[in-house]
Amino acid sequence: MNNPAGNAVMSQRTPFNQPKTARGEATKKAILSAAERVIGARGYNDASIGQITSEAGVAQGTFYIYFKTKEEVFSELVLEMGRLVRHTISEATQTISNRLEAERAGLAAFLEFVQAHPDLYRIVQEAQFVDPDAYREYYSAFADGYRSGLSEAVADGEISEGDPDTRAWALMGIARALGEQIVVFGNKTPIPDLVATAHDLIANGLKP
Amino acid sequence: MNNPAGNAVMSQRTPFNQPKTARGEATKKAILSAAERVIGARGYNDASIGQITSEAGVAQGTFYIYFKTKEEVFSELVLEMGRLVRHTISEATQTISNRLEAERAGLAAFLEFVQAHPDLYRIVQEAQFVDPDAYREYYSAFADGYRSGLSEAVADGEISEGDPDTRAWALMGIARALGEQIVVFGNKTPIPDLVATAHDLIANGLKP
DNA sequence: GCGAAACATGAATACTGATTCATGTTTCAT
DNA sequence: ATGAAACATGAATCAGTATTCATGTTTCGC
Repeated sequence: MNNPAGNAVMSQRTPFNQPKTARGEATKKAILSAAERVIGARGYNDASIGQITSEAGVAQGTFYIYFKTKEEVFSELVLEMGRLVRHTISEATQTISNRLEAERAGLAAFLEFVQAHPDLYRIVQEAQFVDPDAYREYYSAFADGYRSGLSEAVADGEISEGDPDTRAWALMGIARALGEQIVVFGNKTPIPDLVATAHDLIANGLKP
Repeated sequence: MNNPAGNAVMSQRTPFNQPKTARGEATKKAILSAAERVIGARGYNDASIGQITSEAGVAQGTFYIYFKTKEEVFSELVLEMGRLVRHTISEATQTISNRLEAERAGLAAFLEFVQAHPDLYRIVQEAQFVDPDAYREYYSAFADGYRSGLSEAVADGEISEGDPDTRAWALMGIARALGEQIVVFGNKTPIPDLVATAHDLIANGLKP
């Protein structure tokens, strides 16, 4: 009943070959990081294992010491993005008690994160097609947090009534669309401006 | 200086082999429709030409009479989706003068369309990775219409001030997120409920 | 410092699936 | 009615690339 590898027990997808030495650890990190860049730049299908390993500075066979398949490295990147984004947002949000202010801060933190990690952003979007389960997990974890926050805020009378699920999806949709502007369309509007306009819409709607 | 094939001159992507007989027309339609189903269901990469032609009831080689490459059929499907969606929304919106009401009607029409055409919806999303140019075109055409509508409404004092570009992206993000709930996550919330909640958020924001 | 486990190599394998092509069949303007 | 263009066929080609494997090299607990 123990847990030798020290993995999170909740994770279904246990990496099949955790490195056991410092060297292995470093190599796996190098491959993951190379995969992030190569897949982020060329997309999953056009990214080859050869490109990834060459970018990582290791031989092609080395890849399969750490990942069972090409899809597995992708899936790990999606998980990583999930962890990082949730951490970033909860960090940026923690000290703020006002819900609408927290909403604004979370949006700003999210957009800054995706601007700093465009490759990860693209990978999560592509997960929809490459690894739907990973995508669902990423998206659900996110939505759950959002929804419960909104529910509390409604209970506290901080915001108006409204189905928290639908609202959570809508707010995530706004964040995603603005992230796409930055990462995919190369939009240069400063993040604070995007946040200001979007947050005004979120807080007050379009009514004159 | 004439335009023999009668194509729209503005279209960059002229189909290289327009069918010239009724039979050809029917065959091309069959292949397009089969491609929509097969690619929509399995994704671009897992969909093979063989599956598409077999679903269409024609031989494999026939595919290449009408499409130069696998990517070309995909690209045509994205264009088709763009035409259909814009038509559907403008149809649903035309008679409504009140901007916020038009917004609601457009959202409802969009969601009903994607519910009726889940394969096309998925294909447009995947275009982001398979054919970025087609995706950009789809998205831009959409955003342009949105933006100019919002600008007018601001000028008429129908809605509050706010950057029309950012607002257009945000509103499109909401629509996309709700469409994803329906098509990708199989969410059963009735469309009118989704529309009601989302439209209330759009019109009034979250403020209590 | 030893040796077993871990790690690394890169050439060989194995397979998939897009595209081509040589050969028929059908359509339709004349 | 006819023949040239259009359409259809499906087996063969051909390239790319994920994965395996037999063979070294390095690490690290003892």
